Amino acid sequence: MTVRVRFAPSPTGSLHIGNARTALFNWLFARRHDGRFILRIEDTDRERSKPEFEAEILQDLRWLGLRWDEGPDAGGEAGPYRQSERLSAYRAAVDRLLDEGKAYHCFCTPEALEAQRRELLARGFPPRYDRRCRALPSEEVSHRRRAGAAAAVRFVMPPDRIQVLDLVKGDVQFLGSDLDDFVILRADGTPSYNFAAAMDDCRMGVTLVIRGDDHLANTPRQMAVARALGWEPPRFAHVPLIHGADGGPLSKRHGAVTVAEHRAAGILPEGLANYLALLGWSPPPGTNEVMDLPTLSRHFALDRVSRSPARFDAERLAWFNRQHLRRASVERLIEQLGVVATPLTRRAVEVLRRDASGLAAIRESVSALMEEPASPVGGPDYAVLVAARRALAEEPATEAEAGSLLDELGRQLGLPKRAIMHALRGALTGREHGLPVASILYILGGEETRRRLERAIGALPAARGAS
RNA sequence: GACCCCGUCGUCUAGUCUGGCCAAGGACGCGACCCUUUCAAGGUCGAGAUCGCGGGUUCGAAUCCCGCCGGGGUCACCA
Repeated sequence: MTVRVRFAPSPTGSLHIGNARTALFNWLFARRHDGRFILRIEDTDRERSKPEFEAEILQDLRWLGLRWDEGPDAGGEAGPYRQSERLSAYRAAVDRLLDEGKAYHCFCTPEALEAQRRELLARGFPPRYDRRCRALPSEEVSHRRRAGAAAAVRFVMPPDRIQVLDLVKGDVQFLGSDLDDFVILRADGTPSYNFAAAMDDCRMGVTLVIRGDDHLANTPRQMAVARALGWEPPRFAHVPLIHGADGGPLSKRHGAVTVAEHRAAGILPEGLANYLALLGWSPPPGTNEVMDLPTLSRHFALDRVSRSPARFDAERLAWFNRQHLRRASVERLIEQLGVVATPLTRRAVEVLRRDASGLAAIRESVSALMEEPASPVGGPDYAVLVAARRALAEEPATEAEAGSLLDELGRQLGLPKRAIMHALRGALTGREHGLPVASILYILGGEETRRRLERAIGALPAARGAS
């Protein structure tokens, strides 16, 4: 049987880092087993679901490098892949359960339910639905329905033991009698999550559900629904959640929590993916931790997924990002940076990518290099600049060559290297710190270097009298 | 409150099933030194974990058993 896994986001916001990792694990698993990666949009919440969020999520997944084999835009045998387009199927299934006595209409109002819930909780009881509508005579039910009374449909939860053989958590047991008769079809005719997800996983032929830990307690409900419908539920693998630095659930106050924010902060997709993959999963012993997506998918296995939650560590992410920055080609970085490819920017990226902390830092340095220094900084030395203008007449083809030119200049002037470098950096970039001067010469090129030296010399107060 | 999950260096983790190879290994971060033309990067070395706590089993426990504590999740006509 071919492996079929799915990622099922609800379009109620942009792609969160935790969901991104869930998507990644699913994708890695699918690639590893030559299976299919399915994207399903869970948009049954009419209030909160927005098409623009769906578009955003799709874009973020693509940016991360995760492509799906079946999905709302890609099509596939098991479509449609948007739950809002599968409503008739859910209703038909609910009708079947109703006919078979495995579900019943509930006329309780949300307000009454809420009051009931609060009271039970206050008295220290589990807040479970008391099943009062289950006992309603069928004549009364049809009468009230004909009269147009709003009714949700509840699932008759069998009291039996339900065993989840989880690929990460192991054998987890639940008692149906601890669970209540949850709503499967809302009064507005839309299905609830536990019903729609359970049904779609079966109907779409999903063989394994890899998702966040927070769904473990929902699993017995979904398995019961699947079985009531006459299907064998898929297998499950619940991966632990990602927490913030303080150990609590990840939220906005922890900083960047969405994929879009990290992209904006200059994180490379392969850097994020690599870091996220290692949050909760550990590669086989002896494997280099720095890996691209194909390598990751070659090694990925659920038996090496951790059972405990992991804290998000921005420093570690930054390190992985740097590793990938060094490995990336100049072309790719130029593209990711969105800068114009000129000989100067290409040389700048080539040099900068070696030790920049991230794309944002590269972008900043590139634009700083491209801009003409307003005025020289750090006590420019007239003699040094004039000598430099002469000595640097040649076009350095490499950084090493630029270095030799500088050494030569140093010998001619008989000045300490430090002083020469400082003067040149100040004159050429208008800054006191930054790249090695040899690198600056290489990046700027002979012509631009001379131009800037001219300007610096011209701006020197001493220039008039001395020249 | 009920049910369920989790607990190894500051952080991510290996090791737990199949007790001894673990006086606990790797990575990030941190410290020192080296390199050096500034800031970094890089290299080398180093500090850092009584394996949540308490019992028990055993010649021997991070690993098995019991109890406790702490953190988290679910219990919505959200997903």
